[in-house]
Amino acid sequence: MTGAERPRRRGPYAKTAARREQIIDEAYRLFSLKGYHASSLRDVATAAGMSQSNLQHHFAGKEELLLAVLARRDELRGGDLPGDEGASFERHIVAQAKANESVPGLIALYSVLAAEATTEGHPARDYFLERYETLQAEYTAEFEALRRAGRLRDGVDPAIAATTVVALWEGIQLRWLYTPDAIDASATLRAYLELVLTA
Amino acid sequence: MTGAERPRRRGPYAKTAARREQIIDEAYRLFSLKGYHASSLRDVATAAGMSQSNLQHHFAGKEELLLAVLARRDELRGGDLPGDEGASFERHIVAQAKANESVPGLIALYSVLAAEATTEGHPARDYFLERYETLQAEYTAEFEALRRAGRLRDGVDPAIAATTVVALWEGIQLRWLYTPDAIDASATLRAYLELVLTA
DNA sequence: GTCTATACGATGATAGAC
DNA sequence: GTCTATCATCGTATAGAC
Repeated sequence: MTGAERPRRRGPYAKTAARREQIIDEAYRLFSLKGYHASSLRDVATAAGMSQSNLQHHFAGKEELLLAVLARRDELRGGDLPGDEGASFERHIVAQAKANESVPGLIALYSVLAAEATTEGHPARDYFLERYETLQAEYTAEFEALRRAGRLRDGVDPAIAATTVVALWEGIQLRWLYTPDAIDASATLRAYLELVLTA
Repeated sequence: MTGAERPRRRGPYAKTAARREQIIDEAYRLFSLKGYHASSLRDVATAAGMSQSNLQHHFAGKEELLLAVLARRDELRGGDLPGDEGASFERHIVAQAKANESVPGLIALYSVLAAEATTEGHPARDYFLERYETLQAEYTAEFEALRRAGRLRDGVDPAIAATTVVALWEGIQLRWLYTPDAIDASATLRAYLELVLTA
């Protein structure tokens, strides 16, 4: 019970954390490549160089692994657009949509999960509920700021515009997954923003 | 080989057809309620009052059953809006979106499948590819007609408007599945149409 | 043609030894 | 922390009764 007997916190914990990161890396890669349902825990475990049971020692179930992958996705997404702090709202959105085209597997994963998770009791349901709430609040604030700047077209409701941008974005990405050559996601988003904003 | 020896076509075939309809009914109900992946063939078979093996005598695999359910969906959808032949394009879309709110399970099924089917080799992929192509052509033609009538706002591309309506529609339905009380799907669609159309 | 019974490989999950 | 062993359930396939 003395302090000397207590293991150093950076020891085993660091290894466990590293092991978790390693698993998430492989799960992220496989989920993005083949999809969530098509990837088995044994596949992920083998890719990470361990047994399936050992993987489940770090992640209680496939659901928990899925949530970890989604969290990883958000981290990576934040780094997609370095140095656009001063960029305008519409430029930010269009640029982000453009950047998404470089990770189709990730978009596919996100789209499928967003639809799957509508089911009551789905492990990722809370994730998407929170995400939509955050996006709705952020975008509504942006459109309200634009209205104060006199750049929002008369008669346009900021909240409805925010809902429209989010819904249109997800819908257009789905279309893009089917026919990437026939759909220009960022251009379609830009067209809506140009319709709703002035000068 | 004579005509007299040939069995009456309405006999066994009629029973088979009825059996198929019965299976589709239950599959439709379960898929809408719990989703495609979460519903097993054994569940569907039990609900239809038969063994799983017998179900597979009528439908070679789960994929074939899925396509039959999708076809059933289109039949039901056609009857959702009786007598709107003379309705305008925007009224038709808004009314259809409104009608969809009465069948949430159906919307959930459609949304999940639309995302799932982006995967290469998914049984429903061709269904959605065809559907999107048809909708894109129909809506583009509608917007072009509106432009000829002088009702399309200057600078709006009919094809992009068509893509936007389809994408926005699917995206807004997804949002509606999460928070039905917070999202007014038909009002959001109407807002876009009012933005892009005049008088 | 219609149906039941049975078995196969793969999956997500769990228990317990070391 | 890592493993082997085991389990119920999944989609699928086949054999055979009526």
